[in-house]
Amino acid sequence: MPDRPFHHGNLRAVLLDQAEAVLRERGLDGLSLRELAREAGVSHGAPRKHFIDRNALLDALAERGFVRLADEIHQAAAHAPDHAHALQAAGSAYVRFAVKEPALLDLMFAAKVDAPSEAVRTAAERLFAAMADIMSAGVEAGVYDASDVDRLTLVLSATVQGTASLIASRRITTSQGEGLIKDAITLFLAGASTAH
Amino acid sequence: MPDRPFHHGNLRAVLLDQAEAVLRERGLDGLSLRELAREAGVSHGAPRKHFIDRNALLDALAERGFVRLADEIHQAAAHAPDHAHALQAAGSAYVRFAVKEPALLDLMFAAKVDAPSEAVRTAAERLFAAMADIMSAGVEAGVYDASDVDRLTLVLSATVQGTASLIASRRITTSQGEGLIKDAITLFLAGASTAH
DNA sequence: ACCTGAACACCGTTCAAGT
DNA sequence: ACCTGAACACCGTTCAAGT
Repeated sequence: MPDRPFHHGNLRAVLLDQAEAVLRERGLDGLSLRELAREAGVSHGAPRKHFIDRNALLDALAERGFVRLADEIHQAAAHAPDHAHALQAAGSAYVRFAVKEPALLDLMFAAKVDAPSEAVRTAAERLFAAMADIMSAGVEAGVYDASDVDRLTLVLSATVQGTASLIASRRITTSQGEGLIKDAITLFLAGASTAH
Repeated sequence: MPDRPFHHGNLRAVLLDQAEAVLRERGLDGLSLRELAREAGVSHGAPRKHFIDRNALLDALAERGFVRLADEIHQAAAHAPDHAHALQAAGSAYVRFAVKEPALLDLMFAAKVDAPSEAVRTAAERLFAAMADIMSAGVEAGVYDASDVDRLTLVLSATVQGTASLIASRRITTSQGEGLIKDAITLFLAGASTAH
């Protein structure tokens, strides 16, 4: 097989992986389609077959980000001995994501002018569903009233996202963020549990 | 006086006002220094005397955003009859800001590669101080222990910022956001007050 | 002290043409 | 079906020159 086949075959995935790395190292401003193409060894017009424009690439990045974060939260909560620990583990996982991928998180919650695409919306719902699953387990464990769980899930989601946003934007340090998420979830449990 | 004096005299303020409007109507991607210069009736090199580069303009916008949001929160809380209402009013003001200025809020909490500038940091602290003032009043009213207030202020800040982030990114609707902030603050009070 | 205007290097996007 | 490469319009940034 030739060194550089006409059909790259893998271009879409390569572009996304490289874009994620650039995002991590140089932020959104450092992300250029032409540079990604150069580094992938294709012409600057080639990405167009996979991403109609720069925004479509960014959407795909956000989408992957949501799926990954949802998975990490799911994993973190799965190994916890009880609901309180599951919440803390989920919060910690969210914070870790913000620390490691601030620019990606920023992209996932970017204020776009247009309505979010279907694909991004679906991926974002997966993150919300991961939080909802943990909360449902809390209901089954008798921690919350079933009638409160939807609103409580939203409050929890806002709290963790706010903590992550403060970290990603460097308004607080990583270490402050770790303390904050712990306090926030402890307080959430204190306020939300039926048993107080 | 001539129609277009050599010294614009007002260029910095004009650029900032126009930039804020563009941000509101067309988002960050629609914001170009050259276009701002054109609309201000100056050459494309003129803004450089006031903003060394595009990022300096964005920093100035974020700075003004923080000052304005801090003021609006301060005002909102000032007219409340008690601490609980002050918290709710502050939360509502934050949500209103996110609804009216999603792109500006996004800019204020953007994940930049470089550390935030001194000016932006100071302005951001003003927002945090506005929240801290409200919480201090709660301590004086006997709602919280004085030893908890710093950590509680951080939790509150994260909660409102998370709600605002979900709204600005269109992950939830404005109406969901209004319900959420009410629930979140009610739950915050339930979990944080010493009297439960 | 502030603004002009040419120059430079770099983009995103489009599209006819190639394989 | 996928990629090339020229073309276009637009940037941000720099800087000598003007007032």
